[in-house]
Amino acid sequence: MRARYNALKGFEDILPPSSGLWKELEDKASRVFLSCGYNEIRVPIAESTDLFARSIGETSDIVSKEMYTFMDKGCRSMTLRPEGTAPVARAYVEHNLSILPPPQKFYYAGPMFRYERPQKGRQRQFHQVGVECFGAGAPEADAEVIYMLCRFLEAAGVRDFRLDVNSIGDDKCRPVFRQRLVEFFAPVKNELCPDCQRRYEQNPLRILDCKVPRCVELRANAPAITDSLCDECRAHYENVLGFLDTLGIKYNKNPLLVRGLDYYTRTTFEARSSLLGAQDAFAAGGRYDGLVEEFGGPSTPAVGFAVGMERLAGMLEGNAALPVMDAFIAYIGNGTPQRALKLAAGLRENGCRVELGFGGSLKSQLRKADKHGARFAFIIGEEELASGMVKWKDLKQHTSGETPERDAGLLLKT
RNA sequence: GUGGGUGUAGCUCAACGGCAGAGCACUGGACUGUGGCUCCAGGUGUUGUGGGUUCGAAACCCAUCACCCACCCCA
Repeated sequence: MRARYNALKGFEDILPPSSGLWKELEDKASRVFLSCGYNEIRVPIAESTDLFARSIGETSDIVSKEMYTFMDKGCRSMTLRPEGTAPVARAYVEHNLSILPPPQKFYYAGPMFRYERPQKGRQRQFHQVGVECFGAGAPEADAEVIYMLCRFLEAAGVRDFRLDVNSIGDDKCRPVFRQRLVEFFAPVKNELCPDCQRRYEQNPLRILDCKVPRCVELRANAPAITDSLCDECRAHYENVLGFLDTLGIKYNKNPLLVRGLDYYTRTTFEARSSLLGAQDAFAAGGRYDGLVEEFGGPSTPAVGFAVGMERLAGMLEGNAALPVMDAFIAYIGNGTPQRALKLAAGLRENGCRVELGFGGSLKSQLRKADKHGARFAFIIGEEELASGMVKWKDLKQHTSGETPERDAGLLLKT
């Protein structure tokens, strides 16, 4: 049998038991975020193309080649969101949330879209949960956001990861650093890989995270951005690091960590794991103090992060399991389906997970009961129909007996 | 967009150019109304698709599609 249709390239179904793991992760995320004063925001999955082009950066790969952009019937150019920060910032400005007492803190979860070649840990439709905090410029806010990420990862059961932190400065000091980098690489420009020669022109900071061995050698003595920070940015960075120490959060200072989105300022951070493939960063974020203003709002500092759900779930796949049923009802004979349905309804309304046999021999139904991991199996046949009793089997303790049907629920409480 | 790899049963994978198979899973039975363990039986296949070479192709060649991995970039 050949399926007539397949999911689109890079778009995938999330089936049980994996979907159960996802649900659990999303629940844990919202619990942690709510505890820190973040409330859920739901924003559209499409925005005007311009919103992303302006915020992420016209020259970034995301904008220049990875966006799902199309014209609607009114000839408006719209784009399926490639990330969550820009839409949330847009909503913040559009609804004048800056008049509310700062900070305003939001979390979101949902699909993002980038037109890329799929590979391990990368789909065209992928999912993120993220947080955005507006109106807090203090380094405590950076620390709180990183703390939340760590709390969430801990709750999710992620152990094997590494947290990199860096500061990429602001409008004042980053251009200075950029110039220093250009000067540093100028003499060896021709030895850089072709990609880095392009980066040299477009975004020299990206040379810092090239993987080509020769480029790694060439940058060995390159200036570090953290040595070029202005006084304000340096103080901010040192405070953030100090607060992370206070919170007992372990991190690596990584001066090579540069992020691909134009709107980042000062703090950037990234969590990666060796459990993943080449795309090993499963969460990342940073400060973006200029974005709200860019969207026409008042100058508003902001900081946030996003977690890639596919990558996170990929690290935890072993934890995915179907939930175990509390009881299984096997029935056979005329008139027994009605009795089974009623018994199931009663138990379910008491909060039990109950599965029905749905026909077949008694043996096959009990086999199913076992496969569902049910502790109890109830058996209703024509004898029980006449007597008003149900037979029960404790499938774990290998005991069995008979009980009036209305007392079946009591067994499950033991 | 670039490079490499793989397409055979629901899943994991075998089969030198010579009858398409195994394990797991599934269903039934042994035990006619009682799970797990054991044994027996069942069988789903246009070998991704289209062409070519050949007496003969799952295998070789070409094309195409899909998926995987990696690069670029990113979560």
